[in-house]
Amino acid sequence: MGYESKFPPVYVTVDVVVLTVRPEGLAVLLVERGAEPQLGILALPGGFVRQDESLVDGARRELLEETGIVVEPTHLEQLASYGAVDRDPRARTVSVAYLAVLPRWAEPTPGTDAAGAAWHVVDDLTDLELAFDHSVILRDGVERLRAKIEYTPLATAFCEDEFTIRELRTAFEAIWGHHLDAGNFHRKVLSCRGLLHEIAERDSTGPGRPARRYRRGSAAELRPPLYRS
Amino acid sequence: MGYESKFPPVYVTVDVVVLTVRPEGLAVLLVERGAEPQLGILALPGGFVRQDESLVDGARRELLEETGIVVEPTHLEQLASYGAVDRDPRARTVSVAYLAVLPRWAEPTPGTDAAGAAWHVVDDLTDLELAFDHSVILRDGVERLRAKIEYTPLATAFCEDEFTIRELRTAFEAIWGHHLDAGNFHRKVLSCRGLLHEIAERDSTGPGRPARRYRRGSAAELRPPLYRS
DNA sequence: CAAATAGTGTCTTTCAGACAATATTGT
DNA sequence: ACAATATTGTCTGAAAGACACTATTTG
Repeated sequence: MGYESKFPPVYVTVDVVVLTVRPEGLAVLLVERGAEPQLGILALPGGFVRQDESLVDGARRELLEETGIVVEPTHLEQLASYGAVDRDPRARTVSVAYLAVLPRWAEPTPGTDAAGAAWHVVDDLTDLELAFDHSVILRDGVERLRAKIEYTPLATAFCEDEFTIRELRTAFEAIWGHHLDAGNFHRKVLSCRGLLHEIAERDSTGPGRPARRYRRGSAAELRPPLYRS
Repeated sequence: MGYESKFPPVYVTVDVVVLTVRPEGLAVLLVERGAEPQLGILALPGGFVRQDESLVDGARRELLEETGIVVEPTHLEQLASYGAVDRDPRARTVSVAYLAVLPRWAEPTPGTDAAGAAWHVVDDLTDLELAFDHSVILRDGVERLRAKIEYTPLATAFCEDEFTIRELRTAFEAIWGHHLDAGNFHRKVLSCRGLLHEIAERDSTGPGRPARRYRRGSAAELRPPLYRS
């Protein structure tokens, strides 16, 4: 139908906010830009979406190409789209951002279009450190995460397949940035039926009474919610 | 930088889910498509975004052009983006969907690219009735609305500038599709400080004790939430 | 045994929800 | 007075949060 004649094209990119929990706190996966503009500046992994792939497929592909990380079968959800007219000086682009959660310390391997893929503690980043409007996207992603673990099992995606309630609580504490009462947390997550499946083994590392281990259950929501307060 | 040579362009459209509350229930603003494909089929108002306008500006413009409706200063927020490879048979398009809320029965005036702009009760629509993937977008928009009025003042956007608590409750009931206890609702919304500002006038239409009238307050969230249950 | 961590009990306060009671208007 | 609607009161059960307590392991 010749859209080009009426409307100069708007390019579509995907960017991914990949988060994990490290001892130092909540961390995000960033790459150093390997091309102008903003060569060498930290940025979210991402790139142009292809004509024959869906948005989420493009997000997975760019993440794999730039960081060597495979996000399936863990959490990957759409975050929002960013389309300010001047957000990219090269051309008019609209970026569809995704939010991903990784359970373990996956070691990134820098790819072709980017160098220096590495984890960065979110609280240590300043707004000016990221390329384009990626600081805004990161902030939106972290806020989405903080809100969503209140009423969904999303926080379990930060844990391995088998985990203790302490490990799950550590994820909550890293994400919200404050301490939670161990006893109340324990009761709370166990009171939500279908959230956790107890397994036979126990965790006998370190001193103290060994903790029970659990797997993710089938519950789709955390009800009643667990408020940040 | 010649992106075209590497990546055939992906077109960006905006579509708007405009909702209001009518006596028959929650209603959405739909247009009849004025061009092939799917000529005459019901669709969400929307169209291609221009190079010199932001996404939200595009949403406002398309809404005005196709229905004559101005959505400001009421609620307009981004919903999600839809980019399945085959969602539009003409070309690869990504649609950024917006959710808008109107307080009054605004009469649409069909525009150039569309005919028969009109309100349709959401529950009366079947999945097959809408063009492209617009049924999915509509369902996502309604679900977002149903979830969000639980913990934000969004439902007040369905009321005029001045309204009674009954009018606000009627909006909740239409959106959730079930009855709410008048007394408990009354106490609940008044207990949230900053949600409602009482004004001097009263509502003396019809029989019964006249209700107090209120304006929207400055509260950004409804806390504690008002659950659908 | 002490130290450390896991898990449970208890109490207070808040609040949702059901439903009754009172208040204020028009007819 | 009566009907209709607004607003407030009361009671019960659930649950959040603070914090004390018990349980089970290692060293």
